[in-house]
Amino acid sequence: MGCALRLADKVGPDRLTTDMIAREIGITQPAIFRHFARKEEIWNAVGVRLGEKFAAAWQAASADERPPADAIKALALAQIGAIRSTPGLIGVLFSRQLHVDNKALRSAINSSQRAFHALLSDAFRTGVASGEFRPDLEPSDAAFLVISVVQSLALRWSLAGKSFDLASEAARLLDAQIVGFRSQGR
Amino acid sequence: MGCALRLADKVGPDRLTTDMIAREIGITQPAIFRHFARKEEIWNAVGVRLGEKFAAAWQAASADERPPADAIKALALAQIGAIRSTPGLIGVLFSRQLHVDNKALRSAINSSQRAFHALLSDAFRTGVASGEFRPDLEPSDAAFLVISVVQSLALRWSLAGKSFDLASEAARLLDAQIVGFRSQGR
DNA sequence: CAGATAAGTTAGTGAATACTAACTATCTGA
DNA sequence: TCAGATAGTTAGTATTCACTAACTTATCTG
Repeated sequence: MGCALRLADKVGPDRLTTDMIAREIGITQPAIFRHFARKEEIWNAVGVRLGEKFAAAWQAASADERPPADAIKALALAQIGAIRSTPGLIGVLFSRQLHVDNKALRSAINSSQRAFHALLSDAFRTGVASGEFRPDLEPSDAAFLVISVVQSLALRWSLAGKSFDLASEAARLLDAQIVGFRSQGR
Repeated sequence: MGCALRLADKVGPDRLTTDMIAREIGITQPAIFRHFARKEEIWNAVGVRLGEKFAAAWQAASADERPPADAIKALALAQIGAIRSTPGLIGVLFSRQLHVDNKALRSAINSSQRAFHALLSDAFRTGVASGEFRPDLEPSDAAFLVISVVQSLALRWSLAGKSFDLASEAARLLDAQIVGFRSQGR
C-alpha cells in the first residue's frame, strides 16, 4: 500500500491511524476493515511490497557482469535509489511496528536485509579471490560495512529533512569506503 | 531519568506512558505532573542526561595522547560502551519522539552527534597531516564512516535482542574499517 | 509556630482510536 | 431473475492516555 507508506512518511508509522488512511483514499474509516481484518495486516502487506521492490532493485543492479568493486557500488546505490523512491520506508525501518509489535513485518524486512547482505558478501568473496580486494578482508564484515554506510546515510538524510542529495553523497562515501578494501598497489 | 529510559527499552519510547513511569517509581500517575508540566519535558530531561553521559565517555576516551588511529578506535569504542550501558538509548535514537515530536530532544541529540563527529574529524585530520592516513582521505567523510559502523552495529545488536557481544564485534569491524584508511605501505 | 511551598492523593475529563453491528447498494454468475 | 458476494455506509463502543481539579500532608523557612 503505497498510500500507507506515503502517510507514514508524514506522521510516522506508529501514529498512522486507520482514519488517516481512509481519508486519504476517500472512504470511511470502518471500510478499511472490509479489506484488512486487523490494522496489523496493512503493515504485513507493506512488508511484502517492500521486499519485492527491493529485490527488484538489486536484480536490476546486478544484471550485467562487472568487477566486484563496481558490482558492490551498484548494489549499494540501487539500495539507496530504492530508499529514496520509497518515502516512509526509513520511518518503518526504525519504527516500533517493526521492532516490537509486528512479527510478520519484522521477518519480512529481516529476510530482505539478509538477502542484501548475502549479495554483497558474495561480491566481496569473489573480489578477495580474484585479488582485487585485500586478502585479509572478511567478506561478511565488509558487507556489513557497506550496509552501514547505506543505513546511516539514509538515516542522516531522513533526519536532515531529506535536504541533501542522497545519491551523490552515497556515491562519494561508498568510493571512500570501497577504496579501503582494495589490495595495496592497485 | 534512568527510569524512563529503562522502561523505554522494554516497551519502546513512543509507548511509554506516564502511568508506567509512575508505577515504576511508586507514585500515582498524576504525581508525575508535579515534576514535569508536560510529558514532553521528561524526554527533554532524558536528552540532557544523554548528552552529558556521552560527552563524559568521549572525554574519558580521549584523555591520553595516542596515534590518531588508536584515538579514533578508542572514541568509537567509548561510544559503543556508552550505548551498551544505556538501555533504551537505541530505541530513543530511532523513535518518533526524536524524529518528529520533540524538537528539544532532537536538537540535544543532534548537537551531541555533531560533537562526536567533530572529535572524530579532528583525529582524522591530524592523521592525514601526519601521513598515517591516506592523503586523499576526507576527514569529515571518514568520520561519518566510523559513525556509520557504530550506529549500524548498535542497531543490529538491538534488533538481534542484544544477543551478541557488542564490544568485540565493534572492535573487529572498526579494525577492518580503519585499516582501509591507512596510507599504503604502512 | 504560622505560612508558604513542594509533593503527594483521589476522582475525573476529553480526545483518540481500533474495531463491531447493522444495514445498503452494486455487481456477478447460474 | 435472483442469490450471494463485495464493498461501502452510519452509528457506536471500549479502552487508553495525557492532563486537570480539588484536596491533603509533610517539610522548610522566617
